[in-house]
Amino acid sequence: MAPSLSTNLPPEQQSASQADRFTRAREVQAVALLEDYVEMIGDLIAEHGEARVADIAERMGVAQPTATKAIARLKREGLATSRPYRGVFLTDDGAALADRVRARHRTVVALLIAVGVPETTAELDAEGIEHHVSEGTLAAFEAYLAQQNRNK
Amino acid sequence: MAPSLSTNLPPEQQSASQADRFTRAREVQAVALLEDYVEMIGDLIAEHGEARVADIAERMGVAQPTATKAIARLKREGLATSRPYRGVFLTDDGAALADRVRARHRTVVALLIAVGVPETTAELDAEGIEHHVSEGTLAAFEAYLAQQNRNK
DNA sequence: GCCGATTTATAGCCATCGCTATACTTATTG
DNA sequence: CAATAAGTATAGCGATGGCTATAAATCGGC
Repeated sequence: MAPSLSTNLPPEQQSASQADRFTRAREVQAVALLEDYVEMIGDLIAEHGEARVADIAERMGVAQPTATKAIARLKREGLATSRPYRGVFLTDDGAALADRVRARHRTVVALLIAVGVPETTAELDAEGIEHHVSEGTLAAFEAYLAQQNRNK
Repeated sequence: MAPSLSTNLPPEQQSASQADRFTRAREVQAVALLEDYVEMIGDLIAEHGEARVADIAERMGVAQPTATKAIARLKREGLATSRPYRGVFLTDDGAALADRVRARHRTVVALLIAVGVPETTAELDAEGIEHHVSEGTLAAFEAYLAQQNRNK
């Protein structure tokens, strides 16, 4: 079913809801970066006991000042703390977000694999997809995976 | 499997591939907007015989100058043509891209529904997800859907 | 054919997210 | 306990993608 060619809604209403979808996708994008950084900082702390700016930058594939700027934003949003020339740490909110993001990432990868996507591709695509997976879709994914586990 | 806690690769290589995933997600994001505009312009032309800036802006949920700026970028990229105060049209490249994007969108929505996502949610989430679905994942989705059709 | 309404373009602003270059701390080592 | 190395912060730039306000062009009705 094509998005806007085959409904019987009045045009204004069609457009409004389509615009809403784009608006939501834009909003999602704005938090995606925060989610990625928070998850990665959580990973680094779990692995090394601390998260250094240089490590964060390397893993994110950005230059170091770009990471520094992102960390400033995390601090502004109350997700992380840091003192100059010291490591970065997560607040309770940040750690909780990291956990949610990590779990969602795993679920998305598992679902992609479950429907036949090769593992490498699944990992690659999941990085972008996960941020757009709403609560409802995530719940459906989990239900699907649980069902499939039962059947095998 | 957590992304960076449970492999036996040397750390540098782990980081490199994780960085690559983020880099790719960033690149995808850069073309996502173009894809959305091109698909929408295609829809409008199919419906009304032409795509007006005002209609494009309304459907994208942005102000009219924002749409004008995006159209300028489409023209720069060789995807669309327009003359001042006239409608917007797609080049052959633009039309081909619109077709691919539309088909991918349908497939993503269908797959989400097939794994149990409610239709409304599927439409909403697909708008963001679709751009991150690679050729390989798309092929897997199509195979899965074909398989499921056979079994019912 | 002109005049008001509609549509489109332009100007100029803001925030975000990249980057390089450089300054400043901290750590290390002779 | 310097001097150098390494790590982090700051400054400043460019592109992108939003916005509002305003100018310019086109369209419709009289």
